[in-house]
Amino acid sequence: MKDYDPSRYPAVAVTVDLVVLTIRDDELCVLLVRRGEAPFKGQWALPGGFIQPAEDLDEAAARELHEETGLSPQDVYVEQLATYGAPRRDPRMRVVSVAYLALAPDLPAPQSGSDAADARWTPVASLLGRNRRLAFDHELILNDGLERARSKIEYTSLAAAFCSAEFTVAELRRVYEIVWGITIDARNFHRKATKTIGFLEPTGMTTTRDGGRPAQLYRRGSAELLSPPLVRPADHAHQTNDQPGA
Amino acid sequence: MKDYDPSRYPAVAVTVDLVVLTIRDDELCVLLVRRGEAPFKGQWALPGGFIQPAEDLDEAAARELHEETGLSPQDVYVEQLATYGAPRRDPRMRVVSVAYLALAPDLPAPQSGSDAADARWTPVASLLGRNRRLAFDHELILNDGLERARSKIEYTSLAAAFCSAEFTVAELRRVYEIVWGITIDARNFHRKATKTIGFLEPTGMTTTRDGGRPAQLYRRGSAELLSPPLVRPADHAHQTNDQPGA
DNA sequence: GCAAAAGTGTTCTTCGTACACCCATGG
DNA sequence: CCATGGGTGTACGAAGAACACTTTTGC
Repeated sequence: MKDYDPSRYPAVAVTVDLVVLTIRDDELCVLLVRRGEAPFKGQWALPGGFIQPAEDLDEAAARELHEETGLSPQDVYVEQLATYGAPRRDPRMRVVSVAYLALAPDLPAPQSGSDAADARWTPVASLLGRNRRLAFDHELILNDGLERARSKIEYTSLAAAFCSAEFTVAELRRVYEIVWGITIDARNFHRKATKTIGFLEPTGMTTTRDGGRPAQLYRRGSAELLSPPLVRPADHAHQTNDQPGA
Repeated sequence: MKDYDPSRYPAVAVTVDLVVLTIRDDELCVLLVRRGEAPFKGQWALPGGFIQPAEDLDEAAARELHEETGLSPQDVYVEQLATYGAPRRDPRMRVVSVAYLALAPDLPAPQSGSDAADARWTPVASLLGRNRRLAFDHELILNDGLERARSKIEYTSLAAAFCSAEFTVAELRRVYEIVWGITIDARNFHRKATKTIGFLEPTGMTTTRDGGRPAQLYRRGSAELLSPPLVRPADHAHQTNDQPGA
C-alpha cells in the first residue's frame, strides 16, 4: 500500500453476500432471492448488497440479513466466510464480494422481505443437479458455505444455532443428521451432548412435542468450542477455510 | 446487488495484505516491512498492495508475495485468511483489505525485496508486549493469521510447509512444538506421524544433521487432511475462521 | 565407550461404539 | 397395554499417554 494513484486503479465495488442456512421440514435450506434485473435476470442468487460508507463489513452483513429476513443478529449466528474477487465475476464492473455465513433456526415467517421482491428458502439438495444455475459465482460461494457449516458444527456448539431457543437433545441430533447426511446413534449422542460441559444448559422444563417419553428442554450453553469434538465419520474431508471460531 | 448508483457509494480501494510465517532459529517469525510514507510512516506493517484490474485476489496475493520475498507460489502455502473493512482503518480513504496467510520454509535469503525498501523477519514473540505497534489494524490481522496457522496444522499436513523439501520427523515435530509453544513426546510423535498415511513420503535417504543416530528423510505426502488429527492439549481454544482445506 | 538422537515395544487408561435394557408419556 | 421416543448401563475394542528399552551415529 504505497503510492496510491487512482488513475491506475479502476473503480471497485464491494458487496456482501449472504449464505443463510436453516433447517425446514428435515431439510437443509438456503435463502435465495430472484434477480429482477440484468445480469442474470430471473435467476436465483444469494441475497446481498453494496457496503455503505460508514459501516464495517460485519455491519453491512447484519443490515442485509435484517433487510432480507427481518432477523436481528442476536437471533442468528453470522460469521465471515470468504471473499471473492475474480475480475469478471460481475459483467458490469469489478465487484469484490465479501461472503458471510449465517445459521438460523427455522423461521416462523419464511422471510419478511421488506426489500427483495422474491425471496425463498430452497433445499440445498434440490440445487445439486439443477438446470437453472445460481447467478454470478454464487454456486461456488454456497458450496464453500455449506462445507464451512458442516465442518464447524464438529468442534463448536454452532449446531444449536439451527434450533429454536429451547430444544431437546433429539432435535439437536436431527441437526447433525441433516447437515451431515448420516444417522447417529441416539443414545450415544445423548450421552455425549449432555456430558460436554457448556454445550447444553438445562431449563428444567420438558416437552412431549416429539412423542414418547417427555424430553428435557435445553438452551444453548456458553461453550463456543467443544472438546472433545463431535466427529463425523471420515468419509468426506472437511475442507474449507474456517478455523474454529470467528 | 440491485441498482448501482456510483454517486451513492464512495470509491473503495481493495488491497491484499500478507501474513507470511516461517520458522527461523527455533522461533516463529512473520515478514514485516517498514513503511516509508504516511500514514504510520516508519512503523512496521504487513506486506501488501492494491489489486490490479485483471487479476483475481489469489493472483494478487501471489504477486505481492513474489515481490516481497522472491518466492513463487509453489514453494509456499498460501490461503485466504479474512477480509477487513472497518470504515476508518486507513485514514486516507476507504480501504478493504483481503488478508492472506502464507507458510514458508526457512528462506535462504531473508528476503530479496525487489520492491520494499526494508523488509524483515520478526519473531512473533517479540511483538507481544511491544511499544511500537503495527500500522493500521495489522496486529489484528496478524493475530488472526497466527491462530489460523496454529489451528490448521492440527488437522492438515500443513506443518510440513514450514520444513524444507526433505525433512526428518524430528524437524517436523519441532514445527509443532514451536507453533504451539509446547513440548511433544518424540517417540509417540514419531509413531503417529509415520503411521498417518499420506502425511510423510519416505525418500530412502538419511541425515545426521541433527546429531545422533541417522534419521530418515521424508518429503511432504499427498494427504491434505490428517485423520486422526494431531491434537494439541485443550488449553487455548482454536478459534479462527478457517475450516480445514481452502 | 559415551552422549545424543532415532526408533520400537509395552502397559495403562481413556474414549468411542454397539446394543441390551428400563422409563414415561399418549392413545 | 402397547407404541414411541427418552435416557442409562455395560462390554468390547481402538487409540492416546507415559515410558522402558534398543539402535546407530559422532567424537
